Amino acid sequence: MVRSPCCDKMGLKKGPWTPEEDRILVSYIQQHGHPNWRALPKQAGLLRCGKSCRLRWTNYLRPDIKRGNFTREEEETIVKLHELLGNRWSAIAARLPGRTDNEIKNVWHTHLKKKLKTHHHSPSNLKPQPITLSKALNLDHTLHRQSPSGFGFPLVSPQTSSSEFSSNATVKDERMDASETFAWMDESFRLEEFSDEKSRTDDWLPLSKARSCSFNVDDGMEFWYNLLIKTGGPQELPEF
DNA sequence: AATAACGTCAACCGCTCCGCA
DNA sequence: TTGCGGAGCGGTTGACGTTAT
Repeated sequence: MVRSPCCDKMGLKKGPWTPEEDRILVSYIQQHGHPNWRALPKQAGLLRCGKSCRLRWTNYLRPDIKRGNFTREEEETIVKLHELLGNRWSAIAARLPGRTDNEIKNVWHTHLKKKLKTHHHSPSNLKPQPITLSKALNLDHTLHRQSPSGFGFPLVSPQTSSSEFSSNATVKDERMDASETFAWMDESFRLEEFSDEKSRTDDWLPLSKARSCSFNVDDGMEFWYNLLIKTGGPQELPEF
């Protein structure tokens, strides 16, 4: 694939943004939005590449960015989500309103990793462990007894591949066998209860079918996270 | 006071993903 | 089905600030 020339080869500016550049970018986006990042700097009159503009906007200039130090609750959330998702910073950021993936990544590397290191001396605790979903979330049989109703499974076609876990994956295999993972669930569970705005009912798979198919782990993690939020989970998870 | 060591974080790089023709 | 281009992601860098010696 032919790559587009990088900024310096095009005579574009790199490095820290000036207040004037910030002002121009913000002003332009407020008026026109950002339908095309590549075209934006030229149209706005900035000597920057689109990539740089997008980064500056999403990580610093966006009006909904939350400033200031991370709260204890936010840090705990990051730690828990990192256990679940690994280095998927954008996915973690999506759970922390006003925080950017870059910010979270920095906080993780500068603060949280060290904190965890001091609390867990075993090297095996320093990075995400290969998991089974049930093990990772410490789910047990009491959960479904407490639940008044049931739930289905996120439906993913068998041919769907999961490339999301190609690096820094927290799972050993890209696919997991649902019959093993969900062995503790019984047939009484109904389909709809755990569908939410992100998971339409028709995206959910009846338990009987789920038991005999594999599913995309990435979607599975999303499912498990939603499940934990809704049930309260075996651990103290943050509410969103 | 000087400077070395360390910490922080904004920004860049290179890769993959995804939509479209 | 394939190739292209734009967008987004995670890893890394380097400038700058702070602390320790």
